[in-house]
Amino acid sequence: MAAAAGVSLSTASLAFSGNKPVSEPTRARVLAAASSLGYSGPNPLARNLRQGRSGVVGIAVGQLSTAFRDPAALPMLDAVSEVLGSAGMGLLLMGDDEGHARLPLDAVIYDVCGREDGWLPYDDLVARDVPLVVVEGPAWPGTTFIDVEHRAGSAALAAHLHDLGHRRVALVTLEQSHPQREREAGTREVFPDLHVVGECASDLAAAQELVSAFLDTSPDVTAIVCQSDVQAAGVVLEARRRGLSVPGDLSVAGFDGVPTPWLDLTLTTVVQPIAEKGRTTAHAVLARIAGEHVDDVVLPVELRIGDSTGPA
Amino acid sequence: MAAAAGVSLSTASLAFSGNKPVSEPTRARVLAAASSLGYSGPNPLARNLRQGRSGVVGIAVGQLSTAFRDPAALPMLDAVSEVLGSAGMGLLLMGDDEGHARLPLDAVIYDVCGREDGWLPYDDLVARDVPLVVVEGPAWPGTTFIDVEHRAGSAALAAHLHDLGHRRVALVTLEQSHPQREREAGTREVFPDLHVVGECASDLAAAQELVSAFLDTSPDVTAIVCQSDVQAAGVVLEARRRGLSVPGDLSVAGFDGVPTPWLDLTLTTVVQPIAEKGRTTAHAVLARIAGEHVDDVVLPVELRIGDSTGPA
DNA sequence: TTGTACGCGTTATCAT
DNA sequence: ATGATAACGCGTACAA
Repeated sequence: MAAAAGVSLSTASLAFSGNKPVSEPTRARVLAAASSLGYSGPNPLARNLRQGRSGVVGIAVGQLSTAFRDPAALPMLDAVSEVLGSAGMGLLLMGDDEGHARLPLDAVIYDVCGREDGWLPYDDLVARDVPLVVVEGPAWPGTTFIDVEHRAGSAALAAHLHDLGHRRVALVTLEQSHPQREREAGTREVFPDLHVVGECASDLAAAQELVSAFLDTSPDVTAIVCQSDVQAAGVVLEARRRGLSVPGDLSVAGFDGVPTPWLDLTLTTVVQPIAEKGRTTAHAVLARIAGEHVDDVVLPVELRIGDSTGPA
Repeated sequence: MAAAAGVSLSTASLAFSGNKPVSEPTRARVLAAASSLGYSGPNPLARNLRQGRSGVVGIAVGQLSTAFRDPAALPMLDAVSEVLGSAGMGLLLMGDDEGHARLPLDAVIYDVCGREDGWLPYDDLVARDVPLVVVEGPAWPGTTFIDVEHRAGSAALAAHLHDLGHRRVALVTLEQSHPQREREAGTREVFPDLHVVGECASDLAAAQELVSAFLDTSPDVTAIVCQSDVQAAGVVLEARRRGLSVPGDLSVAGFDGVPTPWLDLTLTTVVQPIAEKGRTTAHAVLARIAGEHVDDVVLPVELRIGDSTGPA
């Protein structure tokens, strides 16, 4: 290493890291020797071994292509990445395939966000004492939870519809998952005998297709609640395509509070603090890595009444 | 370590890795001792140092939120992730912030894909001899290139419009970048005095807004070429909103060949092999990590004539 | 087939 | 302010 070249040995370490004061002349000699020998700073691998940390945090998001298709997922990832990045940590994408068990991860974020449960190699991570932060996921012991008021938000939205006089209400659900179940439970607090249209991805075309079949057969509802804004946008478009006016003939509501550029109206929805969810998650990760205890968090939501719902 | 606990010492290493034959009884003892001591396999950090590899590949994509908003970016990421994942490597997201210089990356993918050039800490990576694979980027020495026939594809599309009789053609461009420049150059091969409408992101609303201002003032064109399908979709929607029929009054073309669920017509576009681009990139990365030489690649595109273009 | 010993390149501790 | 030394945990060449 550069030590032999310059003069001293582990003073070089200090010259680079700056953890202890080093006199200016020696520092200069070290850097000069380093560059002449083509040495580009401490080897990250060795540093990692020594410090017991890799500087990499995994984020499990299921199938990548579908996970990021949802506009609610991106700002979350963005916020996580920003906070982690400014702490010098990298973010590693974990698909639902394997092999990641052998990667040195300082922590793992398990972001279900509307996707299936249970595909994560949870036991491996626990065995290796990797801190686990679960976002909107099922309850596992030893992990930190970041959740959102899915149930209360959905209930508030349902109450709004009830206030408008709606009684025959249908629900378009997401795939089975923790947030899906919570949101449905919230809606059922107000409308116990809800008609469930069916389940589909948070995808415009999928929602249109699903609701199209529904409207063909039993249009006997005055409102359709969706578990995501993208689904709601699809429902609005499909309703209009059939000549139904929204909210005149049909009220439509969503969940998330993301932009819906396909619509010229403001969706009635439950706005969740997506960026804050990401920041909170990242800070929880950093705290867990630092060995601190972190309390679970439930983030508040806000009912936004737009133009897509009206009197029954 | 588990060695002391069981009976043997570093035979344990072989028991886990299986690089050399180990007798069944000893292997059993090793595994038993390991689990009773709560030992969960070799420490990835130590293994990495020993092997000189981290198993992590970085992918630089600029601002995360905007990078993945483009539907052409996801399948690429997906393919890269799949190939790398099945080789046991992880994919680390590199935003445009810093700090990643201290992470142990075995290689870096520089995926500009329609974004600004020049923000990558290129020198650092070269200094550390990190293999660099540049996708659709500017030419740097010592890196491997994966490119697409932007220019030829754009020229072919322009020729198609010319054949249809179009002479007054406008262009909606992406942000300054390598593919943007190449695509424009291809279009200009056929229409040297192209009217450039302006530059905008690959975003539905942005394209609508941009072209709306254009149609207000100078609707003296018979065709609008866009540098992405999403832009083209926005242009079609905006044209129709103004009562123009597509392709009756205005022909519109895109680039990419991605799904456009907002439209009920098939866009005339240049289809690029996105998934193959990802797989090719990943294989190039693996080869470079293995120390092999990798030739640059230019992937072919295909002109798809849809319903959005017609006679002038 | 199994055990021994060394080195990967750092950083932290301790002494100078 | 600087230098020596140990240890992080593994892989592997070599010896038994």
